Amino acid sequence: MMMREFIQMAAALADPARVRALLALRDGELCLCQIIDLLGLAPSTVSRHLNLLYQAKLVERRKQGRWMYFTLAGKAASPPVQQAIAWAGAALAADGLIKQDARRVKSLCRQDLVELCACYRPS
Amino acid sequence: MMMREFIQMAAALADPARVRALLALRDGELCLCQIIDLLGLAPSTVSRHLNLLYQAKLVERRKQGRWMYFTLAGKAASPPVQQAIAWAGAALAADGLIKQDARRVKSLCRQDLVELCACYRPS
DNA sequence: TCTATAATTCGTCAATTGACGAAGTGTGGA
DNA sequence: TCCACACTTCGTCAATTGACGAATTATAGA
Repeated sequence: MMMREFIQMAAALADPARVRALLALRDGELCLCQIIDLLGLAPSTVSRHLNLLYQAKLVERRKQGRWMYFTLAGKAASPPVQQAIAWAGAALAADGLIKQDARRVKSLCRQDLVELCACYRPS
Repeated sequence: MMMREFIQMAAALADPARVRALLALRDGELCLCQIIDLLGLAPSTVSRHLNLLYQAKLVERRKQGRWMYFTLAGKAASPPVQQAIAWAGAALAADGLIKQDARRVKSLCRQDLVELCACYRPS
Protein backbone atom coordinates (compact mmCIF):
# COMPACT_ATOMS: atom_id res chain seq x y z
CA MET A 1 0.00 0.00 0.00
CA MET A 2 1.29 3.39 -0.94
CA MET A 3 1.19 6.65 0.96
CA ARG A 4 -1.53 8.06 -1.24
CA GLU A 5 -3.93 5.24 -0.45
CA PHE A 6 -3.17 5.34 3.24
CA ILE A 7 -3.79 9.07 3.46
CA GLN A 8 -7.04 8.58 1.57
CA MET A 9 -8.12 6.01 4.12
CA ALA A 10 -7.11 8.07 7.15
CA ALA A 11 -8.84 11.13 5.70
CA ALA A 12 -11.97 9.09 5.12
CA LEU A 13 -11.96 8.20 8.82
CA ALA A 14 -11.36 11.79 9.91
CA ASP A 15 -14.99 12.86 9.79
CA PRO A 16 -17.68 11.89 12.29
CA ALA A 17 -20.41 11.41 9.69
CA ARG A 18 -18.27 9.02 7.68
CA VAL A 19 -17.20 7.02 10.71
CA ARG A 20 -20.80 6.74 11.81
CA ALA A 21 -21.84 5.52 8.36
CA LEU A 22 -18.98 3.05 8.25
CA LEU A 23 -19.73 1.50 11.62
CA ALA A 24 -23.44 1.43 10.93
CA LEU A 25 -22.67 -1.09 8.22
CA ARG A 26 -21.29 -3.65 10.65
CA ASP A 27 -24.61 -5.40 10.99
CA GLY A 28 -25.14 -5.75 7.27
CA GLU A 29 -25.79 -3.72 4.19
CA LEU A 30 -27.72 -0.49 4.14
CA CYS A 31 -29.32 1.51 1.39
CA LEU A 32 -28.13 5.09 0.94
CA CYS A 33 -31.50 6.43 1.97
CA GLN A 34 -31.20 4.55 5.26
CA ILE A 35 -27.87 6.18 5.91
CA ILE A 36 -29.32 9.57 4.99
CA ASP A 37 -32.02 8.97 7.55
CA LEU A 38 -29.49 7.86 10.15
CA LEU A 39 -27.16 10.83 9.74
CA GLY A 40 -29.79 13.48 9.19
CA LEU A 41 -27.81 15.19 6.45
CA ALA A 42 -28.74 16.24 2.93
CA PRO A 43 -28.80 13.40 0.37
CA SER A 44 -26.09 14.97 -1.73
CA THR A 45 -23.86 15.32 1.31
CA VAL A 46 -24.30 11.69 2.33
CA SER A 47 -23.75 10.50 -1.21
CA ARG A 48 -20.46 12.33 -1.27
CA HIS A 49 -19.41 10.90 2.11
CA LEU A 50 -20.16 7.36 1.02
CA ASN A 51 -18.30 7.90 -2.20
CA LEU A 52 -15.22 8.91 -0.23
CA LEU A 53 -15.48 5.75 1.86
CA TYR A 54 -15.79 3.80 -1.37
CA GLN A 55 -12.77 5.47 -2.96
CA ALA A 56 -10.83 4.62 0.18
CA LYS A 57 -11.96 1.00 -0.32
CA LEU A 58 -13.48 0.87 3.15
CA VAL A 59 -16.92 0.00 1.80
CA GLU A 60 -18.27 -1.85 -1.18
CA ARG A 61 -21.46 -1.02 -3.02
CA ARG A 62 -23.94 -2.51 -5.42
CA LYS A 63 -26.76 -0.97 -7.29
CA GLN A 64 -30.08 -2.73 -7.26
CA GLY A 65 -32.84 -0.98 -9.07
CA ARG A 66 -33.11 2.51 -7.77
CA TRP A 67 -31.20 1.77 -4.61
CA MET A 68 -27.52 1.82 -3.89
CA TYR A 69 -26.55 -0.65 -1.18
CA PHE A 70 -23.36 -0.34 0.83
CA THR A 71 -21.51 -2.94 2.86
CA LEU A 72 -18.27 -2.99 4.81
CA ALA A 73 -15.25 -4.10 2.82
CA GLY A 74 -15.16 -7.88 3.04
CA LYS A 75 -12.64 -10.64 3.44
CA ALA A 76 -11.16 -9.91 0.05
CA ALA A 77 -10.08 -6.47 1.22
CA SER A 78 -6.42 -5.78 1.97
CA PRO A 79 -5.18 -6.14 5.56
CA PRO A 80 -4.79 -2.37 6.03
CA VAL A 81 -8.43 -1.89 5.11
CA GLN A 82 -9.55 -4.53 7.57
CA GLN A 83 -7.25 -3.14 10.23
CA ALA A 84 -8.74 0.31 9.73
CA ILE A 85 -12.26 -0.95 10.21
CA ALA A 86 -11.27 -2.96 13.26
CA TRP A 87 -9.49 0.06 14.67
CA ALA A 88 -12.50 2.35 14.30
CA GLY A 89 -14.80 -0.27 15.77
CA ALA A 90 -12.60 -0.93 18.78
CA ALA A 91 -11.81 2.70 19.47
CA LEU A 92 -15.46 3.72 19.39
CA ALA A 93 -16.97 0.66 21.05
CA ALA A 94 -17.94 2.75 24.05
CA ASP A 95 -18.98 5.87 22.16
CA GLY A 96 -22.53 6.92 22.90
CA LEU A 97 -23.37 8.16 19.44
CA ILE A 98 -22.14 4.99 17.79
CA LYS A 99 -24.14 2.81 20.18
CA GLN A 100 -27.21 4.93 19.55
CA ASP A 101 -26.69 4.54 15.80
CA ALA A 102 -26.48 0.78 16.18
CA ARG A 103 -29.87 0.69 17.89
CA ARG A 104 -31.30 2.98 15.25
CA VAL A 105 -30.01 0.76 12.45
CA LYS A 106 -31.76 -2.26 13.89
CA SER A 107 -34.99 -0.31 13.92
CA LEU A 108 -34.47 0.98 10.39
CA CYS A 109 -33.91 -2.52 9.11
CA ARG A 110 -37.28 -3.61 10.41
CA GLN A 111 -39.03 -1.02 8.27
CA ASP A 112 -40.05 -1.39 4.68
CA LEU A 113 -37.58 0.29 2.40
CA VAL A 114 -40.29 2.03 0.41
CA GLU A 115 -41.75 3.55 3.53
CA LEU A 116 -38.39 4.25 4.97
CA CYS A 117 -37.04 6.37 2.24
CA ALA A 118 -38.08 9.26 4.28
CA CYS A 119 -35.14 11.27 3.20
CA TYR A 120 -37.32 12.91 0.63
CA ARG A 121 -40.45 13.04 2.68
CA PRO A 122 -41.84 16.59 2.72
CA SER A 123 -42.27 16.42 6.52
CA MET B 1 -12.58 6.55 23.68
CA MET B 2 -14.95 9.17 22.39
CA MET B 3 -15.63 10.29 18.87
CA ARG B 4 -13.74 13.51 19.32
CA GLU B 5 -10.52 11.75 20.26
CA PHE B 6 -10.85 9.24 17.46
CA ILE B 7 -11.36 11.94 14.85
CA GLN B 8 -8.37 13.79 16.24
CA MET B 9 -6.27 10.66 15.81
CA ALA B 10 -7.51 9.90 12.31
CA ALA B 11 -6.98 13.52 11.27
CA ALA B 12 -3.45 13.40 12.65
CA LEU B 13 -2.77 10.42 10.39
CA ALA B 14 -4.31 12.09 7.35
CA ASP B 15 -1.22 14.03 6.35
CA PRO B 16 1.91 12.56 4.74
CA ALA B 17 4.33 14.71 6.72
CA ARG B 18 2.81 13.64 10.03
CA VAL B 19 2.76 9.97 9.09
CA ARG B 20 6.37 10.16 8.02
CA ALA B 21 7.33 11.80 11.30
CA LEU B 22 5.37 9.25 13.29
CA LEU B 23 6.93 6.24 11.61
CA ALA B 24 10.40 7.74 11.75
CA LEU B 25 10.12 7.45 15.51
CA ARG B 26 9.85 3.66 15.41
CA ASP B 27 13.59 3.21 15.88
CA GLY B 28 13.78 5.50 18.88
CA GLU B 29 13.42 9.08 19.88
CA LEU B 30 14.26 12.00 17.65
CA CYS B 31 14.84 15.65 18.29
CA LEU B 32 12.56 18.10 16.51
CA CYS B 33 15.44 19.44 14.48
CA GLN B 34 16.14 15.95 13.19
CA ILE B 35 12.54 15.67 12.04
CA ILE B 36 12.78 19.09 10.44
CA ASP B 37 15.79 17.86 8.52
CA LEU B 38 14.03 14.66 7.55
CA LEU B 39 10.89 16.31 6.25
CA GLY B 40 12.50 19.35 4.69
CA LEU B 41 9.80 21.70 5.94
CA ALA B 42 9.98 24.96 7.86
CA PRO B 43 10.62 24.57 11.60
CA SER B 44 7.35 26.21 12.53
CA THR B 45 5.47 23.85 10.26
CA VAL B 46 7.10 20.76 11.71
CA SER B 47 6.56 21.99 15.24
CA ARG B 48 2.88 22.34 14.50
CA HIS B 49 2.69 18.86 12.95
CA LEU B 50 4.35 17.25 15.93
CA ASN B 51 2.10 19.13 18.28
CA LEU B 52 -0.92 17.66 16.48
CA LEU B 53 0.53 14.16 16.85
CA TYR B 54 1.06 14.92 20.52
CA GLN B 55 -2.48 16.20 21.02
CA ALA B 56 -3.71 13.01 19.39
CA LYS B 57 -1.60 11.10 21.94
CA LEU B 58 0.27 9.27 19.20
CA VAL B 59 3.65 10.55 20.38
CA GLU B 60 5.17 11.55 23.68
CA ARG B 61 7.71 14.28 24.19
CA ARG B 62 10.26 15.48 26.68
CA LYS B 63 12.26 18.61 26.76
CA GLN B 64 15.97 18.36 27.47
CA GLY B 65 17.85 21.59 27.39
CA ARG B 66 17.16 23.32 24.13
CA TRP B 67 15.91 20.18 22.46
CA MET B 68 12.47 18.66 22.34
CA TYR B 69 12.60 14.92 21.95
CA PHE B 70 9.73 12.88 20.59
CA THR B 71 9.00 9.18 20.90
CA LEU B 72 6.17 6.92 19.83
CA ALA B 73 3.43 6.48 22.40
CA GLY B 74 4.52 3.64 24.62
CA LYS B 75 3.02 0.66 26.40
CA ALA B 76 1.02 2.89 28.69
CA ALA B 77 -0.93 4.25 25.72
CA SER B 78 -4.50 3.16 25.13
CA PRO B 79 -5.18 0.24 22.76
CA PRO B 80 -6.64 2.51 20.06
CA VAL B 81 -3.45 4.53 20.02
CA GLN B 82 -1.31 1.43 19.70
CA GLN B 83 -3.61 0.04 17.04
CA ALA B 84 -3.31 3.26 15.07
CA ILE B 85 0.46 3.13 15.10
CA ALA B 86 0.49 -0.54 14.17
CA TRP B 87 -1.97 0.18 11.37
CA ALA B 88 0.13 2.94 9.86
CA GLY B 89 3.27 0.84 10.13
CA ALA B 90 1.74 -2.21 8.50
CA ALA B 91 -0.04 -0.30 5.76
CA LEU B 92 3.09 1.59 4.76
CA ALA B 93 5.64 -1.19 5.27
CA ALA B 94 6.26 -1.32 1.54
CA ASP B 95 6.07 2.41 0.88
CA GLY B 96 9.18 3.76 -0.77
CA LEU B 97 9.20 7.11 0.98
CA ILE B 98 8.84 5.51 4.40
CA LYS B 99 11.66 3.08 3.73
CA GLN B 100 13.84 5.92 2.50
CA ASP B 101 13.04 7.85 5.67
CA ALA B 102 14.05 4.88 7.79
CA ARG B 103 17.45 4.77 6.15
CA ARG B 104 17.82 8.50 6.55
CA VAL B 105 16.97 8.31 10.24
CA LYS B 106 19.71 5.78 10.86
CA SER B 107 22.17 8.13 9.22
CA LEU B 108 20.89 11.13 11.16
CA CYS B 109 21.30 9.27 14.42
CA ARG B 110 24.96 8.71 13.71
CA GLN B 111 25.58 12.44 13.49
CA ASP B 112 26.29 14.75 16.33
CA LEU B 113 23.18 16.66 17.30
CA VAL B 114 25.01 19.97 17.43
CA GLU B 115 26.24 19.53 13.89
CA LEU B 116 22.99 18.11 12.72
CA CYS B 117 20.77 20.94 13.67
CA ALA B 118 21.06 22.10 10.15
CA CYS B 119 17.53 23.31 10.10
CA TYR B 120 18.75 26.81 10.77
CA ARG B 121 21.89 26.62 8.70
CA PRO B 122 21.98 29.57 6.25
CA SER B 123 22.89 27.17 3.42
C1' DT C 1 24.82 39.55 31.33
C1' DC C 2 24.83 38.97 26.60
C1' DT C 3 24.57 35.94 22.60
C1' DA C 4 23.36 32.07 19.87
C1' DT C 5 20.07 28.75 18.96
C1' DA C 6 16.08 25.24 19.47
C1' DA C 7 11.50 25.60 19.49
C1' DT C 8 6.87 27.88 19.63
C1' DT C 9 3.32 31.23 18.59
C1' DC C 10 1.05 34.24 15.54
C1' DG C 11 -0.58 36.34 11.24
C1' DT C 12 -1.29 35.62 6.45
C1' DC C 13 -2.36 33.30 2.31
C1' DA C 14 -3.78 29.70 -0.96
C1' DA C 15 -5.94 25.29 -1.12
C1' DT C 16 -9.07 21.98 0.70
C1' DT C 17 -13.26 20.48 3.02
C1' DG C 18 -18.07 19.95 4.37
C1' DA C 19 -22.47 21.75 4.08
C1' DC C 20 -26.40 22.89 1.11
C1' DG C 21 -29.72 23.30 -2.91
C1' DA C 22 -30.46 23.09 -7.87
C1' DA C 23 -30.11 20.54 -11.70
C1' DG C 24 -29.11 16.17 -14.04
C1' DT C 25 -29.11 10.87 -14.50
C1' DG C 26 -31.22 6.52 -14.50
C1' DT C 27 -34.47 3.08 -13.17
C1' DG C 28 -39.14 1.16 -12.34
C1' DG C 29 -43.96 1.49 -12.63
C1' DA C 30 -48.43 3.74 -14.13
C1' DT D 1 -44.32 7.39 -22.93
C1' DC D 2 -44.54 9.73 -18.89
C1' DC D 3 -43.81 10.26 -14.07
C1' DA D 4 -41.92 9.45 -9.50
C1' DC D 5 -38.07 8.83 -7.02
C1' DA D 6 -33.19 7.24 -5.54
C1' DC D 7 -29.06 8.97 -6.27
C1' DT D 8 -25.21 11.89 -8.27
C1' DT D 9 -22.97 15.99 -9.95
C1' DC D 10 -22.10 20.73 -9.79
C1' DG D 11 -21.73 25.45 -8.00
C1' DT D 12 -21.42 28.18 -3.93
C1' DC D 13 -20.17 29.52 0.59
C1' DA D 14 -18.13 29.41 5.21
C1' DA D 15 -14.78 27.04 7.89
C1' DT D 16 -10.59 24.50 8.27
C1' DT D 17 -5.92 23.23 6.94
C1' DG D 18 -1.08 23.47 5.69
C1' DA D 19 2.52 26.27 4.26
C1' DC D 20 5.59 30.14 5.32
C1' DG D 21 8.17 34.02 7.72
C1' DA D 22 8.44 37.24 11.58
C1' DA D 23 8.46 37.75 16.22
C1' DT D 24 8.77 35.57 20.76
C1' DT D 25 10.30 32.34 24.42
C1' DA D 26 13.60 29.58 26.75
C1' DT D 27 17.92 27.47 27.50
C1' DA D 28 23.16 26.83 27.21
C1' DG D 29 27.34 28.76 26.98
C1' DA D 30 30.75 32.73 26.35
